[in-house]
Amino acid sequence: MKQKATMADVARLAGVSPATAARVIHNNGYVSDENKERVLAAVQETGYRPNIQARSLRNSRSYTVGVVLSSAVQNPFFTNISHALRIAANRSGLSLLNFNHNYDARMERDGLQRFIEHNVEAVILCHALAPEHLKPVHAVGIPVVEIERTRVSEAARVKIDPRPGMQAALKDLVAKGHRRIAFLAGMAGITNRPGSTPLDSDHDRRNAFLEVAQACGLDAASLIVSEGPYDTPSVEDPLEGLTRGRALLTAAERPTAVIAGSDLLAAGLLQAALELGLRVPEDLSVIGYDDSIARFLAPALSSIRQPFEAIGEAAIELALSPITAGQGPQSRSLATTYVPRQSVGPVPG
Amino acid sequence: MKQKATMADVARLAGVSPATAARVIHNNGYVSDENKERVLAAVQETGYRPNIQARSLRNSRSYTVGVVLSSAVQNPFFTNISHALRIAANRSGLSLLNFNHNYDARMERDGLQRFIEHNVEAVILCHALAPEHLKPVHAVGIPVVEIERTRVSEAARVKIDPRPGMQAALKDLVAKGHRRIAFLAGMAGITNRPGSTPLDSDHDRRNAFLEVAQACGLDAASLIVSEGPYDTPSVEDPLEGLTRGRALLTAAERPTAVIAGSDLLAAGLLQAALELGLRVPEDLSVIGYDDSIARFLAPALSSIRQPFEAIGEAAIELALSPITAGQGPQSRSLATTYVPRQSVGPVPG
DNA sequence: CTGAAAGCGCTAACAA
DNA sequence: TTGTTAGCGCTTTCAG
Repeated sequence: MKQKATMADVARLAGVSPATAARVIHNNGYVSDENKERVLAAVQETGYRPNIQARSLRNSRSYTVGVVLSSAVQNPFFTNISHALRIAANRSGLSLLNFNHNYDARMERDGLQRFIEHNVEAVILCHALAPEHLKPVHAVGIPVVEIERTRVSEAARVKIDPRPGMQAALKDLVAKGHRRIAFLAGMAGITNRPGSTPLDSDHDRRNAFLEVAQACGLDAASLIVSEGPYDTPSVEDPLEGLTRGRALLTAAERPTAVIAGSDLLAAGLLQAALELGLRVPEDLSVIGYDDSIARFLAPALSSIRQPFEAIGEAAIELALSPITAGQGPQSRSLATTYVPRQSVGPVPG
Repeated sequence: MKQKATMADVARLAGVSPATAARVIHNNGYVSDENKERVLAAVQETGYRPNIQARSLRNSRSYTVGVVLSSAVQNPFFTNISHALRIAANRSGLSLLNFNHNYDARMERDGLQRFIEHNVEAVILCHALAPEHLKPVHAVGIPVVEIERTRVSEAARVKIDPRPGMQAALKDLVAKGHRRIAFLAGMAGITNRPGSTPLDSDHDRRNAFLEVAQACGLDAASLIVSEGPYDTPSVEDPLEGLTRGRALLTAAERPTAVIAGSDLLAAGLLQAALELGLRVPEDLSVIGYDDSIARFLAPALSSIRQPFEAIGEAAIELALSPITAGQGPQSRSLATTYVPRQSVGPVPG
């Protein structure tokens, strides 16, 4: 168990003062070429790595951002968000601290406390369970970035516009002759738990569907909307999309195409279709939303894609951009796209 | 933007010395009831939260563990691992720093460097790309825990025994009359990149299949093994399970049941079956491995389940258990189980 | 029971 | 161009 070399070790070995070593290491200030050499050599020899804690303490920066998601196990969408954030953070030399509240208020509160203790430079979240939990975060001046949802008042926002993707998706369906189209809407949170009111973003998706559909010349009467949560309270439960899919597909006026509010809902819908002997896309066309597990499903699912990479970059950028006084929090808006795969076909019959 | 209160602030407000405040906050040492009250009140009033950086610097502990995975976007298995680790870590008051190397050697090297800088108390990893990248980690005495794979020599291990789950799965198939059974083996890494040699754990799964099958009285000649990677170099590529599934299912002697080396491979196989007009489970029985996305597929996939919760707990426990001198690294072994769902049926015909 | 003081490793202002 | 020094916030002897 060798000890980690400190800057003092490096300085000693190079026969210079710690200050000079620091200057070389940060490559600022004047240092003679000779000393520079010696310090660099000493760094090599000792395998010196800076101690971030010490640096943080001194600079009051932690080089760390906290990320709050609900649960990627319940909804694969969060896997993609998490991945995108990580890549963007890395690029800015930041490390990410994560936790999942998994719809448990205590988890959220405690996790945020932990973030404060770690002096994260910002908190990024996707779906604040209880916005009041962010009060201590605000109190110590940590900026908050909210992705997609709008629950926390004092937060920079990464907004996602469902319309471009929705438009392309509906255009595809209409071109293939579909007229009776359903939207399997989701809402964040779980019905029997707190925090399950439909959020702006969920309404947004639904409204986007209705508005774009009408703009495409579809009759409002031929549009069907099913509402409910995205995921289930327990991993033991049948998928929400299966339960609601059964209802949707056995109704008197069965839609010929369904757009789901998430790939997860679409996955359940595919199960319902299979159970009912409906072939996709021959008997029923299905389009997902998010483009998370779309490519893993059978058939590979056409989906309205979230711009994950751009979301990650925007979130990190907002996290680091100082709150310009009086300016109020910033906001970025990003567009969805449509990724056609194998789950959309011509209208049957 | 209020500033975070420090312990000195608390002490001043309570009219005591920082040392006394510390004693109250850590609830150790003798403090008069009166002073205790006053300090506690001051903590409340200021909303004091300890500064972990400062504490770390002083205690040389970081309360942080680093986790290296490949990519949960490519393989959903890692989502479950990541989730389990997070829960276990939380319980021990640890925070997790994550990164995904995504089969990029530079990412792995740089990420581990970052972990060293953060003074993580341990590094947990699932699939070391280049074991030599861990040398600096060893050099500074950070313990390493390896989950499932065995690539790093000096590491504590969480081993997973595929046999119990495999046994139950094969028993189910045999009871339903299956005799010609294939195993769609995976190997970590990607064929056209470094680090793609089949690993012990992958061999382990395949060998478990062969051994258990023969113990079940199956004729070796009726067993088929297909080998290849788990995932594809790019998210654009068709799933590996689809490509290999096509070959497997169009061969002269088509198996009546397939066990896949991962749910991801099984997902591709379901796509192949659909494409070829084979119904699951009527024409073909399919069993996955991991139990990651199994419940999202259509039909819901029977799967050999990894004991995720136990893996998370064991990994964190090993991460924190000091390396008993001379003892060599510890190891824990955990058993898989079998989760039957809807993708297994009686042998056709 | 309480306080003073040193120091973890690093940085930046200031002096030389 | 280089070194000295003080101090970030916390903990922990050691005196009192």
